[in-house]
Amino acid sequence: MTASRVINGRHGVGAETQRRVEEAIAELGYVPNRIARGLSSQKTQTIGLIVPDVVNPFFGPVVRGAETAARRAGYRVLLCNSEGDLRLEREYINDLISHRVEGLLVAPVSDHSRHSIFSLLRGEFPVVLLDRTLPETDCDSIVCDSVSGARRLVEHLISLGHRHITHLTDADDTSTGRERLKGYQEALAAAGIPYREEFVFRTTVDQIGGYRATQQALALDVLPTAIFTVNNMTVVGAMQALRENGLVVPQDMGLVCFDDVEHLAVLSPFLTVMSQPAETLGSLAAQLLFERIAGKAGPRSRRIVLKTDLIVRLSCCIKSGVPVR
Amino acid sequence: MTASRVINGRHGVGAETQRRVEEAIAELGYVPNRIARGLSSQKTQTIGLIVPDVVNPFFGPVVRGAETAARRAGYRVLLCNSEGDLRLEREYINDLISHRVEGLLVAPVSDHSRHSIFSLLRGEFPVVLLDRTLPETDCDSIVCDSVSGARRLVEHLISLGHRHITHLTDADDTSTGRERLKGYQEALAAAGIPYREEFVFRTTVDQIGGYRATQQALALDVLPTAIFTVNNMTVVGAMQALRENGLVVPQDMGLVCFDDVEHLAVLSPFLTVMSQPAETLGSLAAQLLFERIAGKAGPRSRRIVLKTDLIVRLSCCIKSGVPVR
DNA sequence: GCTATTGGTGTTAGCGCTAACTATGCATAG
DNA sequence: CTATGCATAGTTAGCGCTAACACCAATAGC
Repeated sequence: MTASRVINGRHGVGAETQRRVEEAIAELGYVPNRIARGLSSQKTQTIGLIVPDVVNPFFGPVVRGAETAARRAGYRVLLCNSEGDLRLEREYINDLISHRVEGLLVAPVSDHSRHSIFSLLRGEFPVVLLDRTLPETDCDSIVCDSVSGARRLVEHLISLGHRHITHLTDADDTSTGRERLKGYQEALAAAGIPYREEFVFRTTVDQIGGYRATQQALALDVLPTAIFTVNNMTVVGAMQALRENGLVVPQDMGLVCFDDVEHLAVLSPFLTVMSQPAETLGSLAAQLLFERIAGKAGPRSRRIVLKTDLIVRLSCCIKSGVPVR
Repeated sequence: MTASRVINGRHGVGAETQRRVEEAIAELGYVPNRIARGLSSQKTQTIGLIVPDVVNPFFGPVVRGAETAARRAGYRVLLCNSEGDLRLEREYINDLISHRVEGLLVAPVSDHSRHSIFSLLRGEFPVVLLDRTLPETDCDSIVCDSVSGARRLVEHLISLGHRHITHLTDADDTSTGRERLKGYQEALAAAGIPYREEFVFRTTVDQIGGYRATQQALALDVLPTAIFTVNNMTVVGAMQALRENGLVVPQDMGLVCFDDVEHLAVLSPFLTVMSQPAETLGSLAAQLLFERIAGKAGPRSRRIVLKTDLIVRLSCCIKSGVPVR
């Protein structure tokens, strides 16, 4: 017990005793066992972080932000890649609960994730949602302003003369997808351009999805003059498809998307994007979570919406102010 | 105890009893406590993974590969970003030991990391080194063939007519840096080009380091015709510096580096690189570690060297076969 | 001189689980 | 009819720690 007091820096230990304990620690190479401490104190100093994919240039910085904030708060992070798979996500959640993480940071796969999250919230388990919110789910969350971001991106395209703008987005089961579609529609409406359902392509928001949706878009009779993809993975597939069809950006097709990519931004700054403060998002999410874990959060759920940043580069200029086709 | 048997799927439980236990589990919403199991069985089903930075396009895939392999083996991953900081790395190692991870995957900061690793190995603690090896350290490791990779990259430059090739690398305290320098020297020697110390710039292998070193290189009287940077972060800084000096790649300066970047590769395929199988590296590292944890590894340390892949794109062509300057 | 008070130290119990053992009932063998 | 084996169920102890309390000497207060 006295040793425990020394290790945890509690007072109530004589100077001489403390010295002797420290000596013994050094001599034996003793390392405290956090597992045992966790069992005893019911505090594991560990949180879980579930993202679709660390390699995604949006989630990478989110993870870094969260991990750094966690370290500063004395916490460790169990990282899980859900791969956008609901089953895997649920498995991870159960597993992390079993590991007795003190809280969970989740970038949910889709609206359906709420079935996995719901049972946690009933038990008042600390959870913060990242990037996407969940319908009918009363839970702390932190997201970027997708409606405004999408609107400004499309407004930008319209201001350059684009009127036929294709939007690649997901299956209407994520808050980000819905909000970005809404922003797209708002921008069109404000410019008096009729919204056309057949210009919106539903796909998985990854590279292959972007590729397929773009192929479909290019197979239509009327071609768009620009494509707005819902995120940074879809845009990669879109670019592939465009290139295969011999279309050059921006001469033949404008291209914009959500999320900036650091390497691309410096090495080849041509893609116009709506940049999201990913690292801030991760670090603020962690802070919200720690407040909740510490019980300093109050019963009401908090919702933070971060601003996005339009970065105009070269991927959507239209020469002579008129669409190419 | 009977409940424990049911939960762990051990035999020796009657069908009726099993049913009753399962019923109770469902009714109570019981979730087994892995912390307690870990304390009792001395197995936490957790490994630690320390990388300099998840956001780095090389380490991102490494993390994903390791995490996926870990999940398949029933393990969870505690992720730590050492930020290339020895102090932080050591802190993380101690902390992970304290968390009783069963093994450690480490991409060491530098040769000095061995002081932190050494004490683990004395205790036969399962460790696998990633990406970089450590001198005088007998430990499982998995790296890419840096010597050959660098040699082929420089050979490629030479074959295009480059003879003044600047190399941006680190402070000679990492195995990757030393080996890539060696490859650089080998390629020069094979082509009969004298090695010149003043064409090698030592720097921190990040963006700012690449920037500064390139500025220095461009301040010399004799300009190189090509730059070979040691990794994908340095190349970003190099590109920034080149652009600020009004130099265009590849017209004014060839540019090659280690590591491919997925987004760049598709969206703007111009950078010639030596691609490393990062995800494979992560997943193999995890497999080595699990073999060691399971005691199937034998006393001798294993060393795996993965092949790299030259991807020739457009960043170093020389028109008319003669250096521009 | 006797009881409070204080600071240092030790004891007990329990966190939730599992290894190892014991106990029980029942079938089969000798 | 006992001995033996076997499947099932339960008991005990302990993993390494900490909360809570008990203990003891030294000092303070009246």
